[in-house]
Amino acid sequence: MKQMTKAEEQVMQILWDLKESNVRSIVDKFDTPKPAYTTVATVLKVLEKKGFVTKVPQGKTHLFLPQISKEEYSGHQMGSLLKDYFNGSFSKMASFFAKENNLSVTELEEMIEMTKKEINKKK
Amino acid sequence: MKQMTKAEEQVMQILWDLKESNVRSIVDKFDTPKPAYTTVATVLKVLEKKGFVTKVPQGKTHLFLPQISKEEYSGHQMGSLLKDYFNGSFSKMASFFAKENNLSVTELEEMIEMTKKEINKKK
DNA sequence: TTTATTCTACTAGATTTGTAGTAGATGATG
DNA sequence: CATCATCTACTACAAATCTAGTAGAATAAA
Repeated sequence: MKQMTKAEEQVMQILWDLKESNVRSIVDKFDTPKPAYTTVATVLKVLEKKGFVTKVPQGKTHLFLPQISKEEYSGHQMGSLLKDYFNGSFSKMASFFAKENNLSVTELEEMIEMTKKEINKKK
Repeated sequence: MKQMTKAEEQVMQILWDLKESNVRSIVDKFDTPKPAYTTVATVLKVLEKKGFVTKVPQGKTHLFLPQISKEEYSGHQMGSLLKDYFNGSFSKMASFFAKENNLSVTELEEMIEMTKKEINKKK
């Protein structure tokens, strides 16, 4: 799958947040210094060419819609990270994370409880 | 921290693997079609400018050394992924992973056992 | 020591990324 | 209607990325 660049990802994050949007509202969501309207429009055009968004006419303007969900994209991102840095092993990644954050087994267990709840919630 | 591009990351993965290397051996590690010797040399120069590798003279050639460990870099990568896509919550990421891979709670528990072992091993 | 090999430094060109300006269309306001 | 605001499409241009060629130095082989 094509990658998003940093600039594209920023715009995309805002669009995911808004669910759908025209150019103007995306610009408004940026912290100052806000990029130029045309800058955001250009980035959206690239995202469109890459297949990450579509637009539909809406009155005098266009409404942009994500063509890929944040979940799907993050899944891919996580997949590459896993593959390239943890031999595809999630437990390697988890233990790395635990070590990195100085988590004890107890803390890990607590986190795991939360995770189980999340899983059940989502089922 | 500066990001590596895809090409840079590929070279870096090989260098991490070899611990240290001259240009030639890195080229050799590539699957065919292997990139040109000069291509790899150019990428290494960029990595050097970005501070990810250093080189020391070695006979008629140079030996390149990683200046950042794979662990450190993957920690950063994981950090951005976590921040940008999982609200900084590792358990969100874990449950996402579990769901994505259709893991049951039992399977998750098995994985967790492995993780605990890893943690103890590393202490 | 001539010749072939191999390496580095430098250069280069095509493509992508990042950022934005301008022109012209369309719609809103007085 | 005349003017103002806003939007899209098109263009632009610098910087980064990706890939590799060439020249000349250093070394090895014959």
